[in-house]
Amino acid sequence: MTVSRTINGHPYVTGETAKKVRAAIRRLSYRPNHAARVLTGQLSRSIGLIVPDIADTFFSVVSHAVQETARESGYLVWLAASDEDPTIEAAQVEMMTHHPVDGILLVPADSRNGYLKTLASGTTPIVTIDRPIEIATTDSVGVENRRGARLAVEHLIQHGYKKITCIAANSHLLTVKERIAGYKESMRRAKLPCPKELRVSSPSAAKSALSELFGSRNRPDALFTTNNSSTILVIETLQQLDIEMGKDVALVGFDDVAFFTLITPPVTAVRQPAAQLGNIAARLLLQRINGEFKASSIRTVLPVSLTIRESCGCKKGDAGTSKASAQIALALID
Amino acid sequence: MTVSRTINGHPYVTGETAKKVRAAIRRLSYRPNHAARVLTGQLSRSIGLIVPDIADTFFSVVSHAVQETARESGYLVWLAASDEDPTIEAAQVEMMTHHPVDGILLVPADSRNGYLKTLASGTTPIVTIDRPIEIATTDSVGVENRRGARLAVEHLIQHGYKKITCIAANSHLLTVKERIAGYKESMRRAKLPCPKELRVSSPSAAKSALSELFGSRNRPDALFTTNNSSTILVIETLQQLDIEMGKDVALVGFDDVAFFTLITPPVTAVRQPAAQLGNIAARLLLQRINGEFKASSIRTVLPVSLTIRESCGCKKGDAGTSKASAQIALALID
DNA sequence: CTGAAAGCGCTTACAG
DNA sequence: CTGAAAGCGCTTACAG
Repeated sequence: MTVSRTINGHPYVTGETAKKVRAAIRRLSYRPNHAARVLTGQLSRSIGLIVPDIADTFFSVVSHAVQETARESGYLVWLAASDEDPTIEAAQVEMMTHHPVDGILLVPADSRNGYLKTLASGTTPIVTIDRPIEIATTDSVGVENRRGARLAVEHLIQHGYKKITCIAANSHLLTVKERIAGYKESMRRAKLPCPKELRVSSPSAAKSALSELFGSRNRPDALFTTNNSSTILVIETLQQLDIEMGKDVALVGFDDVAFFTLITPPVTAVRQPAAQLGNIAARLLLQRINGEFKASSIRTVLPVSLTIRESCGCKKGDAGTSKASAQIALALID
Repeated sequence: MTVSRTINGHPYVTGETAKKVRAAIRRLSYRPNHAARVLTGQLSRSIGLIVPDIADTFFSVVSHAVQETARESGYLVWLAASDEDPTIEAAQVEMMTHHPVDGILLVPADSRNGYLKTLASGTTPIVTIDRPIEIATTDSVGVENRRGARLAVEHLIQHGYKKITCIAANSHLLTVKERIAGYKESMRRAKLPCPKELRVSSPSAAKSALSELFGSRNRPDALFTTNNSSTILVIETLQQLDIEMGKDVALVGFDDVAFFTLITPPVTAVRQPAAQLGNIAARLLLQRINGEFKASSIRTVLPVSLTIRESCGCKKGDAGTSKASAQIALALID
């Protein structure tokens, strides 16, 4: 039919004919069958998004942003959660790939898992969010992990704290490792003793680890937690152990969460631009899909900033936000 | 090909042939083209989920649960956010419908919007979550709004509070209206004065409304907030106005949020089974898709419970959770 | 039990 | 500028 041409804005259609066609379309409330279109090799106008946990404060914000910019381009998004399990993740990728999707946005559960190699060398465009793939090269969007950690730790050092312990959950993640590295770097520069990071996984593990730590003679005067879940876990545990945050021990966390303002004392944290991360990653993927880039891999690193509240020892009104320089490192890698 | 038959487990295939086919499938790592399947009238094995805001603590938990039970059945889910805008919602529904999806899970932005009538009478199965459609009948899964509100308000009354104000955001929503009705019912039964609910929309509106309320001679001694966003907004505002929650004024909220334990004092709230809501709704939709129900509309109402912490005036250890009776009202409506 | 044919609803060259 | 033909990759009857 000429219908196809009209719908797809083909140049060779008389205004007259086009008008008739459009009228008929309206009258019959005709909608093109998407599946048929895809079958002829058209784009599916859909992308996949796989995150570890949709209910996580950070990833839910990222997901919302991704959905928003996809919608603006007329794209629909498949959302899946891996529960930090590479097997589930791979299965979801497989399903999406064959549904099919035009591209996938991925927060890998394990950035060294073998299946990622196959994925990255496949034909479906991939953009990683937050955690880059370590064993292959793809487009990626992340944040300044190391610099954020240094921002946090150096702020604690300026307060005069000398026994700063680093606490980590999911310490196998590259992002967390980089934050730990940033912590170490700052401690060494300040010539401060740099104990190994404390790993907490479950609430019960956290409770025994922290109660031991605070019972020892190396009791810390400040804590740096490396992601939102470890920050929340530590705050919870400190309450249970009757250790008063901001008074008995200072705390700065990596990843700022909306409700940190509601806690007593309000929590100082490194702010990541979560929504922006989602927006930029989605836009990048869409551009890839449309073949707008020739360059092989684009690695985008977004700046972070320290949001100073009171858990670090500052008092209300002491300072505002120490906005980190808004430099965006955008490097092309071959 | 015989391939199709083998894959779809058709009875008439020799074990011999089937084995060969499967070997070939493995060797070529063949995957059936989903679009082609759909084109021949098969199910798409996908459902849509539209919520107002993916980043909301309540909806993100619901979304995670939906995704999980869909995955267990080999289904993929489209996730979209309406931003509480019926126009966006209708557009997303339209896209999903034609993609196509086998069914849609919906939290309507406006449960009286005209387009819902068309939707409900269409061929795509619909299950609403949390907010039933008011102008048409579909399957729905929700919670005991009125009873939850009474649980909250009666607890405050037992504490001896007499001037209890109800605070609402999004008061056009049926769920919120029912909670307000529950509040009124409890107040009337206790022969307490029952002021009109206070509506808060933005932080600034909340600030002026609350500062006026607490400056008046009808200053309340307790507050009942009708959803998580109004609870959070009120807590924030009270802090700004230097009104101490739990001391200057008691507070019980509808919808419990994980971080309420971290606030000082910890917040007492009506707990909704968010994850269960998502699981049950997804399962119901999948059953509908598979034609497992003949009955016209299934309305599921899940029980809520009061999680008692300290913002209501209780002290640590005063009481545990007053589990509401676990009765599930499951009614068939014609 | 297995193959050949027709068709799902579109799009992409190819003729007029 | 517009129509007829062929094909995308599957599945569903229909013959063998």
